Amino acid sequence: MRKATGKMVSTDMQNSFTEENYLKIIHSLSGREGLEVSTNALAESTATRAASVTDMLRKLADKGLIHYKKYQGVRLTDLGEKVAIKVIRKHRLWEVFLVEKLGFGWDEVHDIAEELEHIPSEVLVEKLDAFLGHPRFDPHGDPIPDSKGNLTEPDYLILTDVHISEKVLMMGVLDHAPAFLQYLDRSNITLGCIIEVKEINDYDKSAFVQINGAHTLFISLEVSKNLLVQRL
Amino acid sequence: MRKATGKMVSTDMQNSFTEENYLKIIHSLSGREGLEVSTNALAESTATRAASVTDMLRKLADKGLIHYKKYQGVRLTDLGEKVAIKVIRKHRLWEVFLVEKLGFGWDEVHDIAEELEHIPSEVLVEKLDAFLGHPRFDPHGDPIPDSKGNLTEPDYLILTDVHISEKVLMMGVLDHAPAFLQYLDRSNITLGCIIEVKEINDYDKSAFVQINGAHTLFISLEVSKNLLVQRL
DNA sequence: ATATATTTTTAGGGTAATCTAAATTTTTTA
DNA sequence: TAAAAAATTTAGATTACCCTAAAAATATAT
Ligand SMILES: [Mn+2]
Ligand SMILES: [Mn+2]
Ligand SMILES: [Mn+2]
Ligand SMILES: [Mn+2]
Repeated sequence: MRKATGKMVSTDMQNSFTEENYLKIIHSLSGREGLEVSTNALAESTATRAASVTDMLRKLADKGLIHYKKYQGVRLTDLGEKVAIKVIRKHRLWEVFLVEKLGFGWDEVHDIAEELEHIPSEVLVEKLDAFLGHPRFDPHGDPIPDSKGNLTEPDYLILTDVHISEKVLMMGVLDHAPAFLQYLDRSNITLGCIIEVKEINDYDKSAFVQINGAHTLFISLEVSKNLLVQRL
Repeated sequence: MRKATGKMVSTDMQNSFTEENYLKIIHSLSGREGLEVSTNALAESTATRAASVTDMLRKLADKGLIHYKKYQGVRLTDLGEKVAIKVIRKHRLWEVFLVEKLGFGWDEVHDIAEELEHIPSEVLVEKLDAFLGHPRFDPHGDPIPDSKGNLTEPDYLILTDVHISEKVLMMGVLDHAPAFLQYLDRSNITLGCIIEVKEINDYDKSAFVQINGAHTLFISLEVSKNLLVQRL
């Protein structure tokens, strides 16, 4: 438990790695609608205990980064949102760098980007962005916020929403776990490939799909639920 | 003041940013001959107080990274040397990346590399090295250790050792301060340029030099002392 | 509408890295 | 070589982040 400290609200003070990770996680858990995020959800995502989360929430609130009323969950303030989006921008740009320039697989880059995202320097981010050719999406299909902090989530479908004989474009993944991404690699399911749903098993919702009009395979509901797609 | 803890010696445990910075500084201050480094010298270089240095030295000694006997100064162990060289390798490779790929000036990259050098991941370093074409020297002319940890310092001359009418190749700088590097930029003194010493003022050792057989300028002893060169 | 279960916060600590002030050791000077 | 100066270490705190256990608040179920 920590004491309260003075309030301060400033655009460009230093936030620690830990604070930045919290902000990013709050952003992600509160979703498009900016719902309240619970202490327990944060404890789970940060792999810490609820008591530690409470301490950190107090600190983030003192810094003006989150709205926090005891027992009521938290939301990002405008300032907190801005900081979170900056970190997300850095994370995704570094992932593009790692995959496009260094030749990493999309299953290998998350942990490294998790560190690189905290390197401070506005000019570094902007030069990296230019070097990469201002990419709009990261290797997992996630949108990259622009330099002004605009982040527009495209509204993709989930493969489970696609009907039989429809053809869709593979646009992204919901699960970023290496094991899942490696499974997709082995199945030749890559960003931009065309997926045609041939059959859906009524019993377990597993599906028979064709990739790029070529090879076919069965995928489980669990897989379908994690594929973001778009109608052609 | 901190308590002593158990000893452990292992090749690939995690060292903190702070520990890595200490090792790098000890390496640099102890020079080619591996001389003992004093507590005060470290306090100066790390911008901390001597008491803080003593605490850290104890920790580094416990981890088997330095040889430390109270009041006697410190030297790196073989393990500490290995870790220090890995950090130096990362620092210099990232500097090459920042200058060659992102278009930073050689005066702008030090602080950013100071952060990037602590990103863990052997494979990242090796892929970065390959992407950069296995550079041998960083933007300041400092040699980059190879992937096995071999670091060979070329034995350059300092411009003060060069006699009148000798022509030398500019190979590196001793001072890395942005102000000095910017001065060199303005004077068109770049890595690889040819410097011919035309005159040396006996009184203050300032010199009249010609760059690339073209323009001439006066440089102070302070500048000469910080230029590493090589006879043609 | 209670009683029970769940969630969240508070209390009290721990470690890493820092600090100031005071003690101790080594070096320098007279 | 003893006194003074300088360097170094120890003592005792502080801050950031994290922990367990206990208390308090909220949500759920009878
Ligand atoms: Mn992170
Ligand atoms: Mn991603
Ligand atoms: Mn550093
Ligand atoms: Mn350098």
